[in-house]
Amino acid sequence: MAKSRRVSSSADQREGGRRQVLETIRAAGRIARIDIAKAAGASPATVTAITSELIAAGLIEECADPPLQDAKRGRPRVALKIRGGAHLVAGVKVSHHAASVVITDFEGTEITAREMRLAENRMTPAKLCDEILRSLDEACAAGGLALGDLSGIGIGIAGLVDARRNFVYWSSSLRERNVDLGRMLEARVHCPVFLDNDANLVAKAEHIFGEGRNVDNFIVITVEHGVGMGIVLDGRIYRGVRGCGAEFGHTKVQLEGALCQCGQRGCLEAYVGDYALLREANLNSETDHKDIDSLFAAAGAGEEIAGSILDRAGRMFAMGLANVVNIFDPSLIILSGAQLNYDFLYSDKVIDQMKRWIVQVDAPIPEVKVHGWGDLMWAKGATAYAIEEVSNLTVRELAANAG
Amino acid sequence: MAKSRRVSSSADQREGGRRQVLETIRAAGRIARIDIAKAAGASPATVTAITSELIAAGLIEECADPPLQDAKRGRPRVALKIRGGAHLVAGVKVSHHAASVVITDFEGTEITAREMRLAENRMTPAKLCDEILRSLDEACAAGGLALGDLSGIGIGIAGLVDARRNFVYWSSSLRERNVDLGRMLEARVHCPVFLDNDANLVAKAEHIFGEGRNVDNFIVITVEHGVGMGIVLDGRIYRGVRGCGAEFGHTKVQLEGALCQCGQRGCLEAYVGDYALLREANLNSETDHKDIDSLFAAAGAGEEIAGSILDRAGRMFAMGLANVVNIFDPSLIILSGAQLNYDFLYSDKVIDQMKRWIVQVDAPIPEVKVHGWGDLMWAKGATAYAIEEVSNLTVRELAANAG
DNA sequence: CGATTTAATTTGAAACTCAAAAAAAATCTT
DNA sequence: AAGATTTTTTTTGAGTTTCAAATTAAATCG
Repeated sequence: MAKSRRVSSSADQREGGRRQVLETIRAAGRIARIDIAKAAGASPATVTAITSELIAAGLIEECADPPLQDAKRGRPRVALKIRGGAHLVAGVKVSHHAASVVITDFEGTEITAREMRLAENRMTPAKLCDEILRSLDEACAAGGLALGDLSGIGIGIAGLVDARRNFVYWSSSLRERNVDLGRMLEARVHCPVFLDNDANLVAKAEHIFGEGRNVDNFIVITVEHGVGMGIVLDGRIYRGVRGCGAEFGHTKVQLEGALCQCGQRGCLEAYVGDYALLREANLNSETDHKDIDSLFAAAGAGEEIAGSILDRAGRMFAMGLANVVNIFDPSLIILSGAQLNYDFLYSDKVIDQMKRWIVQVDAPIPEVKVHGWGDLMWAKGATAYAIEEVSNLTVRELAANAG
Repeated sequence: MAKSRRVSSSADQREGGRRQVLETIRAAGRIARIDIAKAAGASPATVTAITSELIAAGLIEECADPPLQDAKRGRPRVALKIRGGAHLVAGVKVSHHAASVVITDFEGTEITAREMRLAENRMTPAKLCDEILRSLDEACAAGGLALGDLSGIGIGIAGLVDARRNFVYWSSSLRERNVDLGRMLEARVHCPVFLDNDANLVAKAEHIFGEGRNVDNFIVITVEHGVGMGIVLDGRIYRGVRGCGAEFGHTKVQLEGALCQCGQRGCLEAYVGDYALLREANLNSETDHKDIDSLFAAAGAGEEIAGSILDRAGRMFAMGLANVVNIFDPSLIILSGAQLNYDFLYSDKVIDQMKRWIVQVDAPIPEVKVHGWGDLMWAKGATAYAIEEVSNLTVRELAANAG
């Protein structure tokens, strides 16, 4: 039988309303009650009731300070916003070389940030836990906080993650498969831990802080060492039934094509990821390229082999993008990640190819935005995830205690 | 600002509950009130209230006849089901050669079915309207009905359709682009018309009558003349923002590959659709294959060229399937369509290739089911769509009149 | 035939939402 | 500067809706 939401639950019929109001406020940043009512389609009376509850609970607050630019006359609107002090959360991004940590308040304002180099690329689960905790401790210390001050910790890790179970099927940072990393961490901290695939966290960050703010259907594509995708449908991250969907980097773009780090052939990542580009460049030219910078510069200087490699990467990427558009027909695609500091993946040529390869319809094609955030974006995404989940927990608690 | 659902609307706060109960009953076929309560997470009292409303409105009815196999003791459950007589709907599938019509009652029980050959493949919009109406008239006549007896008409057509607007961007059955076919038809009948891409309708049929019953996240892939996809997420068809997502057949599986009927190169369809297979076979062998039957037979007889063509089709299809799994991580994939009477698209070999090409995770891989329905399935899908939409309209009406 | 069991309905209370009225807080007008 | 006007927010009271608990209904068990 298909599982379905309750018509309403006994302890609370207002949980949905509370969540909706909170989400509206977060999306808007600062917003008056009357506008919440409009946005959420509720009556002003109901909004007054719900907001005064949320204020009493300390989740939101009035902020008169910069009065809402409204002019005209009548009673002025009073802006509401998330109360930053409501909770502190941490976001951690585990990458090959380092663990980045950001600690923010509940509004997403950064308190402190910290990057810690990792000794090894791949670790045992226990070692990775140690490293994560150490980086958290350091970040807290740097911000004059204790670990116990945190209300939630979001963690992003590359690989196959079932966020619903806080479970890692596989990660390039771990020596073992099938690690219950969430449980291991929660045993050692006193707040909930939220684990997810790193690309999903970027999508969350874009939705809450970035280009996807106020957009409810968009796709984020990240290009770094590997290629990832985050899918936002109806404002929520799409994860698939096993939690391992959105593996855009491992969709095949060539039958029996180039070898991927995953062991399979023809994955998009094997044509676009940085390791793949360097591998091919160093196989085919005398120059020894240490990094993408070098390869990109060579191509810019007219070196044929380098140019050809980046050109093919661009074409493969355009093909992958076109496939995403053909399947999802999103309103927006956000390209994100360090690789996107180089334009070979989003040059006009690539975008034109993409346009040529999508289904032709007399309606505007999806907007493509490039958002080349730095490394901390990933950790920021983890805080966004933590903020959202802690909000949900708090609202649910509020509901339970309301009776 | 992101649009969001109302907390509740003034005229009716029960619309959601009504719809949910109705959906639960339809999904179950026959179900007792107490089980509805469990499934929907509502109290028995609420279910009693809602069901008695629906019974009064004539949408559902008690059916004592085959008592629910329950045994034990206590007061026996009484089964509820959709009242077939509540409404009549028609479903039309427009294909290249023919228009198929099915008329069913509100339970989906077939009243009459009819297939009418079309004189031309591609028509002007006016001509297509004429043909659709003629086929509807004939089907009604065959069932002893009048067009006016219908409460809704679902229509499936190959091509790019925005179902939300009943609008056809492009269809291989139409000589013009951008046709407001829904409006044209509604001007000539006295009930609502619901237009959709044909693959979406197959998905709807699978969800309501077929293998997708009681599954809320699955993908349907249709292979016929072209290749289509229907995406069901959380029990609803996913359509994208412009209504032209899920164009699986036109995702690219080869850079600058085979020429597709859409004018682009490398589309999956250009390797798997029947026209593509025949085109290649007839270019490369002396035998003149008139249809897939002939090609399939030749391959079976060991003819090398035929075998090679089908083999490549199978590999390309496996790659496409693997990509779908990697992106959606669905619980179920249903392969549907006339092409699937031949096993070269779902032989063990193809499925094995697919398994090899999906991301490797220690969790069960999606189930793949083959459902080689006949031509009428498509029309049946159109009735399913009509039933669902008419249900929604009726529930909404009920809500409006309840005040 | 009463006891027991399970399903469905009724009842009464609590919660929720909303429209309308009232209050609050500003500007505009004279 | 006082009153009119405008707009936002809160309060009030009525109408729905949901649910737990009690009741009724309809079967089997012993």
